[in-house]
Amino acid sequence: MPELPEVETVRRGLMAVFEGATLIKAEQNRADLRFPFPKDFVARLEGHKVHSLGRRSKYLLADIEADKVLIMHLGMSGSFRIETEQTKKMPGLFAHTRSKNEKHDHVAFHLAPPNAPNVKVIYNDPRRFGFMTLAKRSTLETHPLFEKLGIEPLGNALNGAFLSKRFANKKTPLKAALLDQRIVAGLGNIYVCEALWRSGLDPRRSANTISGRSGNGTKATERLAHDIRATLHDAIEAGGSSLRDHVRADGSLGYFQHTFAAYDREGEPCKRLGCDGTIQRIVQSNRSTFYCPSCQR
DNA sequence: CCATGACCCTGTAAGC
DNA sequence: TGCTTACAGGGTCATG
Repeated sequence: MPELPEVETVRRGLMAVFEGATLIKAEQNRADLRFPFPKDFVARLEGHKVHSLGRRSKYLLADIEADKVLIMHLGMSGSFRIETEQTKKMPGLFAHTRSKNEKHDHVAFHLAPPNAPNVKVIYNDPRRFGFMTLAKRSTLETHPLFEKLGIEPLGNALNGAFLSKRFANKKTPLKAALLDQRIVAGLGNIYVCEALWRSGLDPRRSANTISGRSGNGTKATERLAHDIRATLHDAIEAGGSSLRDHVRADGSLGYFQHTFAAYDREGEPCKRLGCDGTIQRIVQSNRSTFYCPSCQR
């Protein structure tokens, strides 16, 4: 589930408890998630201070003293929740959900923030497509996970010229090209659908065909670059506001409600002003694509 | 290089 | 109320 906006929302929610805190204890409840945990995972974390909590694409990166970085990926179903004395004692509104899910609590970090009571941060992941590992901070860019990763979609590197260049000669459909993490890193199935809808582009169209002008006269790649950024920004804002300080009443962090224009709206009317089309669902690269055949061309 | 499908794993919703 | 099937927002790998 979590794409870049969700991961960014989780990062903001965890920042306050991670940054400057000492990792006094870590618990690891199984040997592996998607991948095995590194050797001595817990021991290599305990007793160390966390400098900062960052993000690259859909990866959360905790900078830890002594040139270490804790890499965390949420996969499809990963989420965090924060337990304090308060949330622990909170009566049963979420008790049912919680007990049901507790068997998927795989990791817990006990953190001592500089000027606040200790907290416990719990990682829960039913499908276990997420993972955690440790790396050297100073050589992170050459780490196998990051070596081939494309640009951040929220930075200045994403613009029309970049897309024009990377999409030239690409006959692959726009949908697949935008899902390719080696070009732009952090987009997933939902936000690719949403960005293409905003730009009025048909997801089936070959990537190399959008170097021309779009309807309003701007270059189509420029419009797409702009719409990708706008889509992500809006989703991050929605995440922030819907979580109230990014933490729900029960301490959970992860998914948030968001209204989509195309994604998961098969058979429903297109939301574009003046368009009377109906959202269709097709399958591309073995995944659902939602789009409006009448205004996405 | 590209496209496709299988796979990793569990939970949920829909259909019978 | 089962039971079965399809599908889910992540990514990787083998194959044609």
